[in-house]
Amino acid sequence: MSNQVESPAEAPDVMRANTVAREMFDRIADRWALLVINALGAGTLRFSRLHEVVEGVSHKMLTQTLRGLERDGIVRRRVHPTSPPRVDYALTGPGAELLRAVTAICGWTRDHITHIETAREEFDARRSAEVR
Amino acid sequence: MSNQVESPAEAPDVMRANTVAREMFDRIADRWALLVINALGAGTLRFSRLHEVVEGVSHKMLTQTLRGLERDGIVRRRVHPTSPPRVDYALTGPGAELLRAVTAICGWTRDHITHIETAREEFDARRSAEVR
DNA sequence: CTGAATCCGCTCCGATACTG
DNA sequence: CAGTATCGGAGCGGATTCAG
Repeated sequence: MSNQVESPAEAPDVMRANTVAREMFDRIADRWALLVINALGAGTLRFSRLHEVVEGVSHKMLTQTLRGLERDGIVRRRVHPTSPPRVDYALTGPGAELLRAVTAICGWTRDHITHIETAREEFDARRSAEVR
Repeated sequence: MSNQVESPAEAPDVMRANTVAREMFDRIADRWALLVINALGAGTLRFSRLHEVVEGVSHKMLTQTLRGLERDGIVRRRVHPTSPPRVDYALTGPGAELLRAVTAICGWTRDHITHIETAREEFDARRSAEVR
């Protein structure tokens, strides 16, 4: 039976603070991390290619994000012993599962651009009407 | 109608910087925004209840996040003319669609805690072994 | 080409106080 | 109870430089 324990360390839920689940969630729930995962959904990509595909990401943040994702086993890094160095990145098995959810978010965003723009206009209009 | 293009050089979506899609994505791809959406998946919640459910969020960030989500038509805010004030929040139709993707991410996180912890240990061990 | 480290501006975020 | 405003510190994140 599952006894109601008050120790929050035992609840593997993202809603609880100071848990491993939340810590992982914080890494994933990041714009650059999500965009990198989304980009790798198209297949293996080199560092320089990723830098192009994920527009707006700086050299530093891309490296940092990739390290984090690699450390958590979401992305696999492969170094080719050539000169100049050639490194490519790909999603791991679990990473590919996560990709589906990420793709869904990106798709939702694309499909609701109009809805959101409309909602914003209404919201802003209502605001300026109230403030007066 | 997902058109698999061979060269992702031209990505007319969230991958492009300075677009409406990216702007929206940046708001959604935020830990507090995602956690709030996830929390509202259980149904309508009052402000104070949200504050409890989404552990770790500050009063200010919760308000700020809710305003953003409301403005983008993801969350609906309802004020009850009582005393003391009573305000509750719920997902809109589009918000409920987005919820599915968010739930998927939260679920993935729960299901892969062990995998990630293992990956981290291996990564860290490999690191300290290389550095020597 | 890839990556690590440094500097530093700037934004985020928490704490606090005040309003309705 | 819910929301807004302000302030100050902490950390994000960009530009740059150097190494392999």
